[in-house]
Amino acid sequence: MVSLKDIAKRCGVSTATVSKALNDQRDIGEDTKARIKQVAEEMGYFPNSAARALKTNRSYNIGVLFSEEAGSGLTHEYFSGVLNGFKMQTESMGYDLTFINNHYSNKAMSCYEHCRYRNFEGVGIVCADFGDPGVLELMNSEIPVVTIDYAHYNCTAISSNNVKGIEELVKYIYRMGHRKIAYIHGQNFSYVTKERLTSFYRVMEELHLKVPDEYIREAAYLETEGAARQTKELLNLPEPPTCILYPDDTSLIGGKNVIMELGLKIPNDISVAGYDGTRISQLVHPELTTIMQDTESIGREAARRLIDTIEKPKTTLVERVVIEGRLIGGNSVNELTQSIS
Amino acid sequence: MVSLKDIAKRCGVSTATVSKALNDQRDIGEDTKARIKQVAEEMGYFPNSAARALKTNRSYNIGVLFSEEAGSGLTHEYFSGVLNGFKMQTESMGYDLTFINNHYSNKAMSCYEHCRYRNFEGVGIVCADFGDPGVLELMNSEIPVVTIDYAHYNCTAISSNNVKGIEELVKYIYRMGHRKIAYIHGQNFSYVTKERLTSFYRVMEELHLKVPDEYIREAAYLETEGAARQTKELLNLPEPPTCILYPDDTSLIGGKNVIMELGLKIPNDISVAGYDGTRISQLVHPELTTIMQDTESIGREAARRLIDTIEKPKTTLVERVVIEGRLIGGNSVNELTQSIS
DNA sequence: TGAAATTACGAAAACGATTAAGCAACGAGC
DNA sequence: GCTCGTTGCTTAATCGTTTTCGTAATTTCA
Repeated sequence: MVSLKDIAKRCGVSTATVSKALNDQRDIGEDTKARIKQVAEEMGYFPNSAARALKTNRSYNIGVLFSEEAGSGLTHEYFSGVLNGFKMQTESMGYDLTFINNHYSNKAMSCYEHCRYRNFEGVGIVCADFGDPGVLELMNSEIPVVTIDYAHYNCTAISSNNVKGIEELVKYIYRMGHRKIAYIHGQNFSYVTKERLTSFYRVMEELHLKVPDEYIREAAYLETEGAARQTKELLNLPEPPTCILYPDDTSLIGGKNVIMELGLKIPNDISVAGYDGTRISQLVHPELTTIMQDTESIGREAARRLIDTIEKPKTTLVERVVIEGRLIGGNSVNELTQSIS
Repeated sequence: MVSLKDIAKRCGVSTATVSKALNDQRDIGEDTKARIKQVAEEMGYFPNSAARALKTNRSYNIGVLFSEEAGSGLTHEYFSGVLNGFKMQTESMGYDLTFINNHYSNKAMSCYEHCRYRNFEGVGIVCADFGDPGVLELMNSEIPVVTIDYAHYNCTAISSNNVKGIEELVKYIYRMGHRKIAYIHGQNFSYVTKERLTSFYRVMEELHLKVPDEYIREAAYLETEGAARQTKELLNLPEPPTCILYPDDTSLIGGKNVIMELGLKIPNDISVAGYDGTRISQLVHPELTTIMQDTESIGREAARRLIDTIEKPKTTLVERVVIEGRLIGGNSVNELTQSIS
């Protein structure tokens, strides 16, 4: 591979001069600089990131944590959308993206160790088990970290506006005439679930609507079984809801299947709403009423903040950043003419 | 950061000795080795990949090309599934995975230049525009490359068994009594399309079935518009097909919507079959008849072959590897009692 | 016992870049 | 003419490893 030395030899100067010329430093004559650049171009020179990182202590490499143990995240549109935004932004800002892993030849290594090993300048945690001590160690470390959908005192956190999302969704359903609204929420341990559920209770109170305990149920995100079971139970209640909110668009499918098996029609007999605004949610019939999460912006903003923290550590705050979602009306919530208040 | 030097000082030996001890070389006493390892552990030592890469010329880093220009691939289940398998395999074999990009600070750089810059030992091309000269340059280079769903003389190629997939699908549909089978295939420029279409013609011939030209149509992969339009035209033919094959599960949705708008029922009035076996395809009603592609295995096998090429270049062949898919019966193809042969 | 072989370590160079410090040449200012 | 400040370049050290070679100490063997 062509190195500074080769260019230096060809130009009859020292490697220092070549380095300065290519990095546009001022300590160099205009004509020499031009000549060196020309030769470097001709010889197809590109710097060696390892050598540069070693000397400058800057790798221009960012680690991204994407654990599959947390349920095959990469193949789920929400997470892959965030990753995509994250990737595009880091790349456009001159950084590369490497997956964090904990295999080191045949031994195991912690996430933190891996980050040190690879000299990551920062880390984005897109999809991980936040109960994992290794993840905690990473968040507590001196390495700049941004988290997605999780808040830790030491890290900038990006999430979509779950509070407003639920609020808009519920108010939309209310305007459509619904008063008996059930909510199948995601797993309780999740940060996101807590936000959404709290927002749900709050807006229901604001609307002076009752929330019977049996209307609030739990089912796993991105999975159909639980949603199906809970849907069945909801429909068998003495006073079933007229509309059901699901943890996300995918789990909604579980409920939809049950509803169809029972011979009921969406939205005529029962209304449903999802969350996420996945591609497929707008392709099925009826189109889902849902909150479109701006995954790309979430990823982009995470990257932007992370790189700010890396490049301007003194002036960058650790914050909670919220990205707005957008209500998609769809056709899965029926307009009730006679509203029972 | 704790370096070899620190350990050497603490142990009263030279850095050379420490290096040898930690790398389990034989040129070292058992007791010294043990002591050094112990101290290294205590001090939380981990090697610096940049220094090591610089010296050994081995980065244990693999580049993965995942262009978004090729239609937001990362968020599509097929590609993200492949990436996931690729990631898991490379990681378990002690390599890291970095996305290839062509931004270098403010300038542009080719894929190949980026690979040299980062010292990638090999490259997996998961999702790219193979017409791009930069991609071609990379495939023609001395860097080991595996391609997914594309064959180039210089690279090992992994793809799913499209020939057999189509064969199984068509024969299944035939056994269900269908004789008028239309095929909306993906874009013509694609390698995959060519394989599938050829296989389609071949198996139809084998079954002594006619393939009217108007039964063969083109629509984009992973997109609903084209499939919808073609479906409409197919259904308006004087002699419409009884079953339609789609490029993939997602584009099938486009067709499905048209079918429903026309008041037809799947599979009673018209049968449909997809390709891919996406998660959603098994969650919708009716469950789709499709070919489940083993994306994880495709990714894993690609990684395995790539690392073979890296570690044993002399004995590893450039080959075309084919991963078997699996027919999913589903319920979107109706059993015809009276078959019109 | 003495020579040869083996063992266990250290010294030093090297990978490819960056950068502080030094220095020669030159023009300006007095 | 002497000093001083610039300009433009070189020298050399350095980042954290690995690896070759040298060598002292110890063991083996005749």
